[in-house]
Amino acid sequence: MQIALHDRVDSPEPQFDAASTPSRTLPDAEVTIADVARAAGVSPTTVSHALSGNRPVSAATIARVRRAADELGYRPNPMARGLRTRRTQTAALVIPDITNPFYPMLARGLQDVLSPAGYHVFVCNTDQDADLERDLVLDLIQRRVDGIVLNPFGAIGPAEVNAAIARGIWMVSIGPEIDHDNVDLVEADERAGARDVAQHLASLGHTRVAHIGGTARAGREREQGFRDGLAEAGLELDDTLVVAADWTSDGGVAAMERLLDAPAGAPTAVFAANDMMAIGALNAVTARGLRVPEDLSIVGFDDIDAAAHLSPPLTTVLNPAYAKGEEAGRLVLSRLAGRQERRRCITPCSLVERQSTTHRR
Amino acid sequence: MQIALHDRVDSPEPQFDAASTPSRTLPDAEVTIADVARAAGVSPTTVSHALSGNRPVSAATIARVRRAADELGYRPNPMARGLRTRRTQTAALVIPDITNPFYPMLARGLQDVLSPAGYHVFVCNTDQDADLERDLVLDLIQRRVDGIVLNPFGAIGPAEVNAAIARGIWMVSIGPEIDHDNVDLVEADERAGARDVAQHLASLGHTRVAHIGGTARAGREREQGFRDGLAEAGLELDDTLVVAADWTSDGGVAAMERLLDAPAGAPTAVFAANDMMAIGALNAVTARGLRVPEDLSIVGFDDIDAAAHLSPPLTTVLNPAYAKGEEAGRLVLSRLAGRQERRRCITPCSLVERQSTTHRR
DNA sequence: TTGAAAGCGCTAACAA
DNA sequence: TTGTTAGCGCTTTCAA
Repeated sequence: MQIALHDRVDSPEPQFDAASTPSRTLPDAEVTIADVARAAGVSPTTVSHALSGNRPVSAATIARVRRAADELGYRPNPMARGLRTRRTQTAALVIPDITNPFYPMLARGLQDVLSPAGYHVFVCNTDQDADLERDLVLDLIQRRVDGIVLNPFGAIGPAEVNAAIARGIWMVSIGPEIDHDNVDLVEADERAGARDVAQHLASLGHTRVAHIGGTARAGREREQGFRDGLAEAGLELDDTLVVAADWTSDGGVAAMERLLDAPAGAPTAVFAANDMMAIGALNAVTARGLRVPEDLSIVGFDDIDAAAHLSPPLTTVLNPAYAKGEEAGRLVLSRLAGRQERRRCITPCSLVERQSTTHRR
Repeated sequence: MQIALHDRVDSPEPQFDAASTPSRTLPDAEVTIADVARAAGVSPTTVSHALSGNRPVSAATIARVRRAADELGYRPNPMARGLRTRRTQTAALVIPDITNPFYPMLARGLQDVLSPAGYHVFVCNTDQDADLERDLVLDLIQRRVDGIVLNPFGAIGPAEVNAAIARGIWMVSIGPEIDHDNVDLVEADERAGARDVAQHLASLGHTRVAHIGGTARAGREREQGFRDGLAEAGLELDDTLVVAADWTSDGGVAAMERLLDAPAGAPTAVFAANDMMAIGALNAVTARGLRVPEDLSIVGFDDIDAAAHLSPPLTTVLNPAYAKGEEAGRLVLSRLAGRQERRRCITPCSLVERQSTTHRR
């Protein structure tokens, strides 16, 4: 392979030698379907069909076309093709922030499904900014990506979805935030996971518990599940101990500091709506010279890789990012393959007990 | 404590067209430049120029065109435009694996520079597979992305670069692996960082030190710097204590296990070529009931966010991922703006001492 | 089984 | 200052 790589001379005006170029290289000059047609002695139409299989072509012609295309190093220009077919063989992943480790895992699952199918994926960050999210989605629609997988923060409504659908662009929502006949859903049973957290904390004897919640709709399930679980244990969530943060560790720090300074006294256990905020909370607590879990128990949500390696290892809820990404990819592909009916896929969430929680002292 | 807390470029508002403000909604039906021309009572050419500013248009006409475009919700079709202009307003980031936290940070830096300039970015994983890397790059060239930022693992040579350059596609290499007049470089002074590691370990009294190295060319600088530093301290790296791994935590586990079983006895300190492998090494060591740093000191490289939160917090070398991504983005943009001369940007690396290293017992 | 011709929506060369 | 015309490279009628 190295040989194939370096056997060409760099020249200012690179000359392309058809016969010596394997199909896996790219010629330095442009090769169009017309060039292939000429070389194979057929029309461009036939080249197109011979290569795509879109209509019957004689075996002999196919062979000739294939050889010519191979020798010339022909690759169809995706822009020209896209202009005709209105498909780009691309998809987009729209998420709050790729530096939150939950999302790279999800991205990887998505890519591992879409990549073999010939789709490249744009990754776009919204930073939970609804305006940005909306602009992004509109831009992606305009760019005619074939699918949009998004973790919505409330900016996408029927208007945006319809604009997408009208152009044959399929959307998958990570989470239940978008309710639309044409939008598939990939969810985790977050409510159940959060309920487990509540029961776990209750079973450890905690009664004064707090919640660091997400902003907007996105954290509703987790908060509701937490409330449900507490209720089942005969506890109630004190509203003064519910503080919103922005899903980042900085947000977690700020929220935790408010909780530590709560007029009625600090809680003995805190459930953060994601691991990043839990990490922030952890830092805020230790920065005050308090210990986790001895002085305060902390629970996160997501089970990012780092959670197991924190000090102390974080009790959290497993939210299967990779599997969700894969599932989202499959949903996009099956829509593109013609599926009509909406699909909703729910993955389970399970509590992962580690050392950041303990009995109330 | 900061996690994912880095300065971000402000206003990631995507720009669609330099001179026009697109309406914030998207009509359900297709709107073309001809529709706008009709509505404004001018030719499509004039619409194009009124919106792009590519040639003088009277103020009155511009106003009329803008209004018509706004009212109709016109947005240029990027495929049609790209077919003519041979530009796609896209870039690609080709990396080993987005789930290694070093890369999301780099991706974010890149996106925060490219996004405001109107570029979307594809993220592609190679898993250090040279064939895949090459296929990916060729595909991206064929897709006519405007720029490719890659963390090369040896598959890209002059042939690929020339194919890109011939199409006006600019490449930036993260690391020194590609040496080509038209490829800009973003590097860290890894050799210096690794030298500091060696000196740090030597100063702690370690003499029997090991190295978990990367495969292929990518880890050479780190290994060489480590050797240099040891030499300066009058030490030598025992080749039986140098083991290659694949840059993942699993790779680190496997490598560490081999080192613990070394015939001549386990080392007292290990330098892993990245933090992921260091985390694996940490796990392998503790799984054997040994303690870090009491029984064995471990050093990583990169300083991913999690490094500070490990137990024990990891001594490592700061490798400024976000800044590198930003710089790569700037290099792409300035090339697209016409820069001719090659640029090479070297960021410093500095040792971050934490608790995973201590005096030899 | 194949080809000619039209056209996707845009921009750029050439005219006026 | 503006318009006409000609493609960019492909796929898809329509016709043979």
